[in-house]
Amino acid sequence: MSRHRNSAAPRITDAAPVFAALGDPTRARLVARLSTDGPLSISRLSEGAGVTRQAITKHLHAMDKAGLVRGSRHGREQIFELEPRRIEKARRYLDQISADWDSAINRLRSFVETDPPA
Amino acid sequence: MSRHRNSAAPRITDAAPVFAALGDPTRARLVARLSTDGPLSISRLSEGAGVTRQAITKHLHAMDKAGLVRGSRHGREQIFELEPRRIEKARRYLDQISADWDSAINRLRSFVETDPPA
DNA sequence: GGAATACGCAACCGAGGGGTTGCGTGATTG
DNA sequence: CAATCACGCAACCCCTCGGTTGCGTATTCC
Repeated sequence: MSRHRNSAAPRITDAAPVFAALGDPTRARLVARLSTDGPLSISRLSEGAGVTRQAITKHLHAMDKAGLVRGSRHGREQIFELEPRRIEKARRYLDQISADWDSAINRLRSFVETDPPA
Repeated sequence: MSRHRNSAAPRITDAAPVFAALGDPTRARLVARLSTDGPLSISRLSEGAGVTRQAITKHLHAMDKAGLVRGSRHGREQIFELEPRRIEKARRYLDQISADWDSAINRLRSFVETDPPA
């Protein structure tokens, strides 16, 4: 198989958790917040979130586990920040999907063209 | 930066369903399949999926509702194909996140630099 | 030292989602 | 026309997930 290039062929399996993380509205809002405001503490992120601090905590830990976010202790508070590399990975996966789709359509088209109607 | 009036500022609200759709492993596999093999019927997609045709049907309808996929009848079978525009939209949303994150980090850095330690 | 802050842990709950089975129906084929 | 194929609909089950409440603990502030 001549698939030497594109060694970073994105696997669905490690992109899926990221998408799952982005799928929830609360988590999506958290990501948006972190992307525009920079690193923030849990209680800071909980302000005006509409849900409990525990809910936010759970989401943050889930996103941490998914690699979308990274937390670190500073004194008595824990600061969470975005992990842009994961987002980049997810983005490239979407690119791959689009590219595959294009070539699939092209193959289909040429097949139909060369297929004589009986 | 004068493409259009970039009213295409991606809203989380319409990108979230797409991510949610991609989040499930079964649906992710469906997307991968459709992207590499082109348009396929329900029963075709059900072959080797590991789950029932009904499950596949549900997923396809869900993804249709999310705009990720589009189905059309052909005789007695219904063919589903990818909707690359939605994927493109999701991709651009991830771009936006990255861009916002970068500027947020830059703002933070300059703030720290100009902030005298007490 | 004592109060307030920022957080972690655990139990619990209701809704929804993924999956299945069963059955009915229109389209195809021979 | 009969058999088969591809599909839709509906009911049901189970388990995860988002969210809450309650309580305990380390840290900071005065």
